[in-house]
Amino acid sequence: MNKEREILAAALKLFVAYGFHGTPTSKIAREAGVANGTLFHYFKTKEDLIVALYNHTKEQLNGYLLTKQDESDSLESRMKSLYAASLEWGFEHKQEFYFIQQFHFSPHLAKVSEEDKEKQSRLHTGLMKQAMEKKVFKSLPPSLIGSILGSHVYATHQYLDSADLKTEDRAKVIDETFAMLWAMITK
Amino acid sequence: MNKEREILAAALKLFVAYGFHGTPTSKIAREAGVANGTLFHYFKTKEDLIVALYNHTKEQLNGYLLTKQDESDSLESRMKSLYAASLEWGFEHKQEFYFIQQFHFSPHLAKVSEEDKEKQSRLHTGLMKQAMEKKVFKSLPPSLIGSILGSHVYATHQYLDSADLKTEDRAKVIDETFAMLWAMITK
DNA sequence: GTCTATATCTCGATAGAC
DNA sequence: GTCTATCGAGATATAGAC
Repeated sequence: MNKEREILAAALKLFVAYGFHGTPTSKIAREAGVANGTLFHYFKTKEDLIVALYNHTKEQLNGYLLTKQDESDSLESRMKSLYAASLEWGFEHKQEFYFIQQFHFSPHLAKVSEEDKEKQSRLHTGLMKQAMEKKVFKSLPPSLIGSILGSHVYATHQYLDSADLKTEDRAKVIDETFAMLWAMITK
Repeated sequence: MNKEREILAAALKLFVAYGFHGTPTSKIAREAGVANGTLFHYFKTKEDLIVALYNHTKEQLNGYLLTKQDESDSLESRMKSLYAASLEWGFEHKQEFYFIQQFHFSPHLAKVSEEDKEKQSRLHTGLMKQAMEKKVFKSLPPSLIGSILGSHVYATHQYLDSADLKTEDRAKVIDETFAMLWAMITK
């Protein structure tokens, strides 16, 4: 693995365990097996590293979600596969998923460029727009529906993370919670 | 007026704006109008201050929620008033509400004592237990239902925070989202 | 309890050899 | 690109007068 990747991987591990404040760049470098100066060769500042790790992680997640999308499916099917794939990815990448949330409730969020934000939400907003056009949702503000969708994913992830289920039971929980969610927000 | 309160208020403001990492104790002291040493008289370490601020904030929230509870109400009414009161408080105390979430996704959470955690969740767990006994919820794991309830509050708060509604429209959103939530989780 | 002054230390970041 | 060595800043925390 190249050094940049090693640094990102080490940063993820340590940020999740000790927080941004609790992880000095020196420890990240050591964990990554690189020299202190090397870290600053790849990332000009610590904040740059934090934001880059966020963008990198979101890219990984979105890449996975894209592979699970089938344009020929119905809107409901595509929404469900987005929901299910998010939870599967989150279950297989617990640290990454936790990090995204940690980052989201931090002032570093403001440092993500509009361009990156747009890239990261394109998939979701695209489906949302179609759903609004087809008027499948209850007449509520789109941003409220978006919020509810997103937090339902987090809630289910939180449960899946704490309960230690077999693969098939996990799939069942994902199915059921999506059905509940869908019934709640559609007409 | 008292210095301890001033320090907590200043810490809240700065933590929300700049994060734990981005706020030195020196700035907190200055913002509070007290000397640097005074801060360490009340809080042995910076971490102590962070945890104390969390416990203090949760106490404020729970105190408010308690005043809105009426033991003679039906279970659904009490759940609804808990839901509505949480959102009203969150709307009137945006920084405090944001801080609770920020803290929740930080390693400092581990430093909250079991005793304090129990105190802070007593009201919610009490209602949950009654609901389970009366079998009003769908047959799902209680921790999953609890997660969904909690995150629905955050989702709605997020929307109320971003949209700038009049008081009556806000109440309407709270009513509607609770009705949706209740329909989703009950039999 | 509150202040001033300061000790101690660690961190983020740089310089420069290879 | 990667390393070693190190600097300067600024952080937490303490000491001691009042």
